[in-house]
Amino acid sequence: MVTIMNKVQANAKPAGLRMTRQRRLILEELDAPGRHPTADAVYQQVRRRIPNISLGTVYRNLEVLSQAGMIRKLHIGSGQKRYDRKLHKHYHVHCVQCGRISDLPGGPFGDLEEVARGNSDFDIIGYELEFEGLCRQCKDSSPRQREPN
Amino acid sequence: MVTIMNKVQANAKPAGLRMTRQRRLILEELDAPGRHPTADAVYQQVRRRIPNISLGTVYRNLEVLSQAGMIRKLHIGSGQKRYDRKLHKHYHVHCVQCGRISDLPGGPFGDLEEVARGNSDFDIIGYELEFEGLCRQCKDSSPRQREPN
DNA sequence: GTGGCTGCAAAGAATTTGCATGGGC
DNA sequence: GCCCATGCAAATTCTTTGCAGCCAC
Repeated sequence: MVTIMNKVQANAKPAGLRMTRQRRLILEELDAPGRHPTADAVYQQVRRRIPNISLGTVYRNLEVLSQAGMIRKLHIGSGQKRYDRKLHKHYHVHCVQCGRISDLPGGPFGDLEEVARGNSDFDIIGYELEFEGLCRQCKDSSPRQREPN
Repeated sequence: MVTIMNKVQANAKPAGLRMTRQRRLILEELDAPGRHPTADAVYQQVRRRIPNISLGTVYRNLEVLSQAGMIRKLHIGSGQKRYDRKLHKHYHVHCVQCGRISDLPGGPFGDLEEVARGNSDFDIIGYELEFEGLCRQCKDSSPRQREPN
């Protein structure tokens, strides 16, 4: 496993990362706004362009890119991990019924990290904030099909 | 004396749950403040008192109790799920180095849910807020061993 | 008594890893 | 050419589930 130190220091310049075709397409897949695909969803998509890409490669890249600070790994809900492009601060709403995940615009919450710093002796690096609830479709009527992405 | 256990049993009955020895000990395990054990950690502990309890039982109970709203299932960091007793609002700090999880006192953040309601058409039920950082030991010196609990 | 619970074991889902080969820089 | 990255497949890790007997209520 890559160490955390890498994650901490490597923020902007991905040192020593090669831009392979696989890696580029994986990144492209995460560029579409509002998407928070699972590793398998990324795999299925990229496979349409590189039919013999392996799931292991996808996992390895998602990990490496996440360590390099280029993407973010999300731990939302009980299922698989999800990934999104780390562009600007925003948070997520998660429908507990259908699993859909939506973005909420960047926080009107003041600086959460600052407050956390004042309350612990941890070196605060960041945070994950996820709301849970029912999306419009699920609360209005019959539950929607589970949304894979 | 009036123990937490009494409250536990009182709470369990309305939910239509039977208070088995296994379930009681699992709940006791989560009563210790500041703990956020994984399913396996709970299993290891309870096993000292019920040597032949099965891991499946632990998982089933954690799920049932979580559904009943008596405990909370956490999705922190990359590893296993963790569980804590749902007593009052508080947040967690997660050391990305050693994995330790600490509580932060209840929020000085205002009503996060209210703000989220104003920003989406979801029915907001709740939220999970976790900070990430380095704990004192990890930032001061050599990384600590990964903390299983 | 009965329906929920349990232990056991096997299955399942998600993710990681070893190894030989391939390709970016 | 060096060495990171890949494909493939097996291995791990974590969690769920089927089933027959058991026990709380």
